[in-house]
Amino acid sequence: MNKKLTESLENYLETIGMLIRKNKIARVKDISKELDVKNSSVNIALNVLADKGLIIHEKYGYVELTPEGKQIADDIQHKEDVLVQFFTEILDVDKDIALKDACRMEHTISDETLAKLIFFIGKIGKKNTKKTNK
Amino acid sequence: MNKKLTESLENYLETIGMLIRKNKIARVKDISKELDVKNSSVNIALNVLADKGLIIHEKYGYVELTPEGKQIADDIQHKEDVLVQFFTEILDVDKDIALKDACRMEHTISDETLAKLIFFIGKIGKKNTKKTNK
DNA sequence: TTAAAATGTTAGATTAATATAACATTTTCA
DNA sequence: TGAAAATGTTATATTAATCTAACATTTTAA
Repeated sequence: MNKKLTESLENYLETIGMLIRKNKIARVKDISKELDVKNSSVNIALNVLADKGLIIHEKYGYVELTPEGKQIADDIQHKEDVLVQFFTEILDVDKDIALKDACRMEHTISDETLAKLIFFIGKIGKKNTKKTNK
Repeated sequence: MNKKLTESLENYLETIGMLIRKNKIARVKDISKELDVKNSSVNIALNVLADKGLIIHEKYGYVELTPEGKQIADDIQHKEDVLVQFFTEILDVDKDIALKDACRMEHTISDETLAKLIFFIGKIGKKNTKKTNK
């Protein structure tokens, strides 16, 4: 159905994916802790995501990703990873600042720019490893 | 007073700055056209910006930037310019996509990362001009 | 095994950003 | 110069994202 997600909903999906990867399960409490919002806010977001067919959430149960939801979560996580790598390894930005920036920019970078950035990291990366910087 | 602006308010400020640079004046109509919103939305935003002391707007008159407002507008414009330059000159992203991406990311990139990016462009830029690519 | 603690849900309020529609002012030009 | 067009403003509504507070369910442990 409706494809375009808000930044907030993308963050919920990404967080659910991360929690499942880390803990095998995702609970409302874990999500609210991770995103620093209240359980009630999480519930509302989960209802929207469930309506869109991106998660499955039975009352008082764990939260699961549908295949489509997992696809989106993985996609956003990938963008974040690429951005963090660029910021830390190539620009030499501090890890925590890099992560903070990436967590916001991951929602706005286009697929085209991401692809070019990945290509660029590949090119530059080789040079850097040769130099054995550090 | 209150310093942190929303992305929307930053866009209004930046647009006002751009219009003044281009046309000497900024009118409600120009702002709404540029941002693709209605005049009524612009008016509401202008009231908020005026409350924060970032613009001056007399009824039915032109919109002006206070020194503080101009400072912020210039700062955001600078971030956009740096991002566009990086995307187009170094990543080789199409101009219109670069601009679209930069217009969103300019609100989230930190000062630290921006500084490192500017430094990196300076380093890389020299190499690229030597190579006379194209 | 049940009472307390932890967790989850729902109802109602708030804030920000937008829109439409009605109305006000200013500008243009016949 | 005054009527029409353009532009600006205000009132009211909607949507998204959050909150607090009250209530419901599940889990834990004495």
